[in-house]
Amino acid sequence: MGASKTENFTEKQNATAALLKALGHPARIAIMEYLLKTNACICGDIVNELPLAQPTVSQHLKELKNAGLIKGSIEGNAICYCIDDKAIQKIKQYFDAFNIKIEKKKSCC
Amino acid sequence: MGASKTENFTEKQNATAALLKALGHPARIAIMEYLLKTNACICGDIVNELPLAQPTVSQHLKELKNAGLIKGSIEGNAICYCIDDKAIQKIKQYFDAFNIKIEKKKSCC
DNA sequence: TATCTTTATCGTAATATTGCAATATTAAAA
DNA sequence: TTTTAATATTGCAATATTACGATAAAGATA
Repeated sequence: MGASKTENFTEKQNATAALLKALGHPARIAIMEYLLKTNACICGDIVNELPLAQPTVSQHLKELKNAGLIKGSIEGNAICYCIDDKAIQKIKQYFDAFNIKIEKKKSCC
Repeated sequence: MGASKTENFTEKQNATAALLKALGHPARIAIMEYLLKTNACICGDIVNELPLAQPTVSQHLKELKNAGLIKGSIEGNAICYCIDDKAIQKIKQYFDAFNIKIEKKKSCC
C-alpha cells in the first residue's frame, strides 16, 4: 500500500503524527536546529549549511512549512525562514502531558 | 533515491530523527496512547484496539520496539508491551531545550 | 534590457513504507 | 499429543519518500 489509513484514527492522532513525521528526517532536524541556532530568521544560507543539493533542501523546507513548523516570508529575491513557535509548543505540550502520565503510572516492566 | 543521507548529519540528529520518525504514524501514536491509557503493560489486546490487521499491528510494534520506544516481555504465550520511559524523556528533553531557546530569541517573523 | 541570484518546480530513478493474506512459531490448554 | 490462542515472519502490491539534474520564476543589479 504505502498510504496510511488515516481515516481510522482521530484528528488529533493524525495531526500529532504529521508533525512528528515532518521532523522525522535528519535533514529537517538539521534545518530546525540551524534556524534555532541563529538569532533571527535566515534569508538564504540554508542551502550552504546542508550537505544536500538545493532542490532537495527546498523540498524539505516545503515539508516543514506544510507541517506548520516554519514560516517563510519573501524578502527581496531571497526568502526568510524561521521557526513557528506555536508548532513546537504544541509538540512540547504533547510530550509534557505524556510524561506526566508516565510518571503517575510507576510501572511494571 | 528514497534513502536518507544519514552519513552527513550528526549522530544526535540522526537519533532524534529516528525517534520522531517512529512516532510519525497515526497507528504508532495510537499504540503509544493506548499503552499510556492503560495503567499497566498490555498483554494481547492491542490488535483489537486498532483498525488494522494483526500483521500490520505487529509490524508497527516492531518499529516502536526498534526505536526503543516500547519494551516487550514474553508472558506465557502472550507478550506484554509497555512504554519505555527513557525514550519519551529523551524526546521531552529535546523539545524542552528547543523551546527554551525559542523563548530566548523573541523574534522576527 | 540583459544578467545574476535565489528559490521553486518538474521529471525521474532508487528506495522505503504501509497494509494484508498466508503461513510460521510458540506456548498454553484440552 | 492435538488443538487453540497469540504473535511474528514472509511475500507482495500499492504508494510514498528521498535525492538530484534540469529548468523555471521572480526580483535585484549592472
